[in-house]
This record gives sequence, structure tokens and C-alpha cells, in this order.
Amino acid sequence: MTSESARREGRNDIASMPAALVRVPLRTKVRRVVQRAILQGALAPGGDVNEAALAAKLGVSRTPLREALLGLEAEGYLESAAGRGFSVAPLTERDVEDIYPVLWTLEGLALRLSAPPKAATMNRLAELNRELEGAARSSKKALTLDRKWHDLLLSRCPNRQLLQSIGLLKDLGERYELAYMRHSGQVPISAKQHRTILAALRKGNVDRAVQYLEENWRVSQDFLVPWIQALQAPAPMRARR
Amino acid sequence: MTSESARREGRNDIASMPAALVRVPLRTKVRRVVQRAILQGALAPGGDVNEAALAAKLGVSRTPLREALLGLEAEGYLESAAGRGFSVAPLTERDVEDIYPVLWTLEGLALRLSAPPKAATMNRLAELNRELEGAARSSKKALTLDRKWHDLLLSRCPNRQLLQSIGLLKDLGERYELAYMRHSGQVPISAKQHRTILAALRKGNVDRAVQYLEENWRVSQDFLVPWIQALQAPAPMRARR
DNA sequence: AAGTGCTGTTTTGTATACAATATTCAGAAC
DNA sequence: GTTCTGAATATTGTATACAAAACAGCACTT
Repeated sequence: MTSESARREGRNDIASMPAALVRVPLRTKVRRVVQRAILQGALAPGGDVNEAALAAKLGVSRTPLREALLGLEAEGYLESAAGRGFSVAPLTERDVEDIYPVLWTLEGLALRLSAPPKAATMNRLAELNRELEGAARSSKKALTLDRKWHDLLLSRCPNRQLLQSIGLLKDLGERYELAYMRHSGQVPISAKQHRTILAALRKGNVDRAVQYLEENWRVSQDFLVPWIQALQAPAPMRARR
Repeated sequence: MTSESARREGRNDIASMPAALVRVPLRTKVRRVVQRAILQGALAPGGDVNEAALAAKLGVSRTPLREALLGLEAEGYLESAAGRGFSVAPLTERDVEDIYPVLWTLEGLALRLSAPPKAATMNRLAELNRELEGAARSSKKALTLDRKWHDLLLSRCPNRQLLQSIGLLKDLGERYELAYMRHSGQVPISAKQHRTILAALRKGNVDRAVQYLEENWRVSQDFLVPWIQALQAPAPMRARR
């Protein structure tokens, strides 16, 4: 519409130009880097963050670093105590038990709100799932594929707020999944649930699909909880600091 | 436990002392102030935020102010475009339609996860609701009471992550409700739904209670959507900037 | 009159400086 | 040897400084 009227009047259509020449603030880049460092465990859970040292390592000043850290704190990757700076949020059983129920509930809502997926999407979902089954159970690629699958599943959900919340929670969960992967060499993926979800959707049975979606996430939780319990039990000797 | 062993050894029990002498960072105080300014409309929706001016007005430097602004951006009160700073998030129909469904879904989950409320809590809820019915329909106090009621309803939910998300969403919603109040002199409260929720809970019918909870929030949404539509429709002449 | 290019001013984004609080560690007291 | 104390050090929280954009105005062209 814009473009048509513009063309009609002999002007160029600015609105539909290729790219908006993005200027990414330093704080944003820094944040991505630090977030990856946390996800990959390079910054150990529970460990303190030394601002000056980290800023130096990244080659930036403390200002954009702090802004990045504050953002990561808001998302739950970091904690901060007044006067003693930031520390990496520890991996806790409680967090796992808190995060996943919210996650599956929100994904369920998102699925309910979504327009029925197009046939092409359904096929792509099935294809992705086959890839997933083929991928090594131990590979990080499996996690990426799983994430892609879920994102595609919800791609027609019109509720932005919802999708954003879901994304944040998934990232938080991924932190645990990655840690689990590094520890056990495995990764909690369930291509089986994906198939049942798709089958239910093909029949137009959204309730069923939502139910399987919940089961899908529960698989992850059931992998993680015993692992993290074991992880935290063996060190009861040292008093807390 | 700590206190007993401490007393036995003749030391004072530091751990159970009255207060932890809280040192609140400036960024936190500033954030509260700015958040209130946004909620009360003192910072107009869509308007730009001039950092230097605001910092001067608050009597602080730009650093803690910026940290506060970034936090408020993460929560959805502000937006920021690279290179041109912060602006107050506009009030949009879309936001209302996005926020409330997530809100009632999460509150429903929280209610399901909660242990059955004690008798004393039930009585207090009923009492609060009577107060609410008594409060002027137009008063801000009604909003406060409503908030209190919901918080108490979910007070036994063990999922922190969930409660935090709910709190954030409620604050966002409150921004619309306050704006609506300032505009129309009324406030979307439904003490009726509260009664039905309590009745369902008394019968142990959580499903029913969750259903009424959804209706409760839908009342707010149904108040806000037409209002905001009317609010935005009258100005279609001016091209967007 | 609408558009263009220049110039001075604002405003943001980042870096640095400084003050106050935490932490550390050597030595004293027990 | 352990626990306390206090000076030395490190680290955070906030303020200020600076550089690079963005913005606003204005003469100039057409």
C-alpha cells in the first residue's frame, strides 16, 4: 500500500527498504557475550563477577558491562547483593521445578492462541523432528533443533508478550540443559512427544496437543531434577558462606 | 538452632538480629520513583525521556538513572532505540490483549499449585472483598485492595518464578487500569467474581475457581479494550512519526 | 513553498575518576 | 591454635568527562 502510492507519485518507497542500518549498542553485544559465557558454564554458577576484570577481558569499560549485567540479572542469570556486586545465579533444583511448569503452561497457552498451522508448517515440523531423531543424542545440535521445532510450532501465535516470556524461560531452561549435557554427555530430547503433538494437531485436537506438549517439557524436567539433586547432595560438608 | 548453640557458647546470636541494615542502591530508589511517575502518567506514554533533565530533577547523576531506566525497559515500561535513548512505552490495545490472557493463565496455574488455603485465609479474603465492595468504585484504594486480594489468594503458591512473573504482569496491567481511572473516574473491579472464586474454593473445586479467576481478569480487559480503542481512534489524521 | 546541505547545539553512549563500602590478611590477644 | 582487630587493598556504586551521533535551525537553491 505504502509502496504503491509511493510509486504512483514517483517517489521511492523508503519504508520497504532492505535494512535499517542497525547500530547495536555495546551493552547489547557485551550482554550476548556474557550470556553465552554463562550458558556455556565459562562463568561458573555461584561465582562472583569481577567487573573490572571482566571489562578488561572484553576490552570495554565498566559502564556498558554493568548495563549488560543488570539486564542479565533481570532475566535471572545473575544475582546481585547491594554493595557486593554480581554473582552468577546458582543452578538449583528449585529453579528447575519452578521454571518448567511455567514454561509448559505458557507454551500450551501459546499453542491454543495460535491459528491452526499450515500444511507446509506441519511438514516442516515433521521434517525437523526426523532430523532431531537422527541427530546424536549427545550433541548440542539436538538442543538447537529442539528449540527450532518449538519456535516453529508457536510461530503463528499472535501474542508477543507471551512469546517473549516463553523465550526468556527457554533460555533459562537451556542453561540447565547445557550443564546437564556437559556433565552427562546426554541431552533431554523427546522426539516421540513431538510426533504425538503433531498427530493431535493433524486431528485438530488442540487439547490433546497441549497435553503432549506438557509431557514433552516434563521429560526435560524429569531428566534434570535427579541430576541436580545428585549434583548438590555430595557436598554437604562445607558450611554455607 | 543457631541461636541455641550460640547462647550455649556465650556468644550473641547475630543471625537472628532484627534487621539486616539494608543498603538500597540509588538505582533502585530511582527506579521506584520513575516507575511510579510512569504509572501515574507523570511521564506521558510515548514521550521521550531526557536523561540529563530527569537526572537533574531527581538530584542524581545519569549513571544510576540510566541503570534504573534499563531495568524499567526490561519490564516493559520503557522502550529504547539505539542512539536516541528511552521513551515511555505507549498504551496500546495490543498490549492489553497480550497481557491479560497471560496474566489469568499464570494466576490460574499459581492457584492450582497452591496448597488449599487455610480457613483463616479464606475469612480474610472474604473480609477484604467486603471492604472492596464498600470502597468507592472510583477510588484508587479499590485497586490496592484488589491487588491485595489476589496476592493473598496466591500467597501459598510455592513457585517463586511464577509469582514474580505474575507480579510484573500485574504492574503492567495496573498502568492501564490507572490510566483508565484517571480518564473515566472508574476502575474495573469485580468483587462478584471474587465471591464466586471463594465459593468454588470452599467446595474444593479448583477447576471452577480457576475458571472464575479467568473471568475476573477478563472483566478488566473488557473494560480497557473499548476505552483504549476509543482513545486511539480519534487521531488518525496525523501521519506516524 | 518544498527540498537540500551546512552548522551549531543537544543528547546519547561510553570511558574515566572518585568516594564509600567490602574484603583480605598480618599480627595481637587469648 | 583460634579468634579478634585493624590497617591495606580491592571492588563496588556513583559522578563526571568526553566523543560520536542525532537533531534543529537557517540560508540557499530550484
